[in-house]
Amino acid sequence: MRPTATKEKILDATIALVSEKGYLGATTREIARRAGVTELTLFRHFGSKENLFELCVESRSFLPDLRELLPDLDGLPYEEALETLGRRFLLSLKERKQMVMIMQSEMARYPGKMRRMYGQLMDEILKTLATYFTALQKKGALRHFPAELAARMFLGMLFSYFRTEEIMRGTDITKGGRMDAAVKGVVDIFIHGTAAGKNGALKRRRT
Amino acid sequence: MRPTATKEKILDATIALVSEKGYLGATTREIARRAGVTELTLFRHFGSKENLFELCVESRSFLPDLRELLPDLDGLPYEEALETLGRRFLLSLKERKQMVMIMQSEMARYPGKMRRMYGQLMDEILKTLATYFTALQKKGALRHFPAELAARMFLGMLFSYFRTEEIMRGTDITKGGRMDAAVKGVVDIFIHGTAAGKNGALKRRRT
DNA sequence: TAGGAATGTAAGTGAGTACTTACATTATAG
DNA sequence: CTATAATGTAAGTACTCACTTACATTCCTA
Repeated sequence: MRPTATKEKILDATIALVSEKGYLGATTREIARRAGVTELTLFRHFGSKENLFELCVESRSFLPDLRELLPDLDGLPYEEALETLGRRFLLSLKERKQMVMIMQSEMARYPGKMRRMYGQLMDEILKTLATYFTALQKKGALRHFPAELAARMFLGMLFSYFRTEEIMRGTDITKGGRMDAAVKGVVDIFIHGTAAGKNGALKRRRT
Repeated sequence: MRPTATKEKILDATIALVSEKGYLGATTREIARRAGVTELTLFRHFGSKENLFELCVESRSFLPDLRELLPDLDGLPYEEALETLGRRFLLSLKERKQMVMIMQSEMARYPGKMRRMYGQLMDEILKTLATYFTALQKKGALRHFPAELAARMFLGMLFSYFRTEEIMRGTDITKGGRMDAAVKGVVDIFIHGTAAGKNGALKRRRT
């Protein structure tokens, strides 16, 4: 009977149902039912469906720990750093899968809110990653490429992989080593490219 | 007063409105109004909203010319082929922007239909691209990497770029040479990777 | 010019929605 | 033990939506 616990249950039910059926498809009746609560209780706590959704988006937004994805990467070798980052990024997306789905499906209806969420999700980590690239470029460890575009490519590939597998196909990427294999493959191509080395043979082989 | 013309107008209005407001948000009243037609006419032609949406999805699906994206690439050098393919892919996405948006936002509500569309959009071109990679690998022109994953990476990066720019940020990628620059950058990294060459300096520079 | 098909006007039906009101019940804190 | 805050039950309001019915109008064709 603690109000905060009740609110939490309602917010959980909201994010789940909206990600399944969209904002208009998720009725207050069913949200309340799934939260194990009366519809009236929902309105007593949040006043309106619109307000409930706003609070839901804000309380479940992406800020918290995404900016902590890049901290201890400086010590690692390049390839290992990218693999670690890639895995963390995918796991972070998976944890917020419902919000990612809401973001995609409600983009048309709430452009402002969703753009803000997208910014929180991607922009900061993007800039940090670009800075990381630039630093390595200055050391001569990396070629000269547009760092920001490369960061977008790297995260974009992983995001696209996540979308295809988790959202479109409904497979669990954490099972059966799928994710690790995908991350390794992505990082390998991202680092070494696809063209055969100029000096004759292949630069590298995989099993 | 030709029925086919009326149907077309209604289908156009449907795809536009649904991509703006989602399936539930697009009312038959407004669809009819935007088509310059009475609501009754809409129902006389399509019977139900659900049926209208189905026909809309089917008539506007992706099949037509996407499989013709890969035809004349065999003669071109690798880099040029990828750039051409990338540009065509982005332009094709842009032509079908409304359907892409519908596909994303109605994924939760119509998984079957949207998965089918997604398959039509991506799978075939994906496999063809993977085959292209495999052929070049056999010739020794490319390294040994998982061809299918690489194809997904390449298209995924471009798709992600499209999503960010056209859908999230609302910018027109065809203006100001944005698209060409992005494709060149993507292709460059995809081909050559980001690591500096083992033999000392950079393998390649850009202006 | 007559006839039939496509469309329009107007009014309405039934179901579902967000949200409300009035009152009863429970649980916890002082 | 009592007062208060949180929740429940039940009924209902005002609205919108997909969809229908009955009848009038327009336009192309034969």
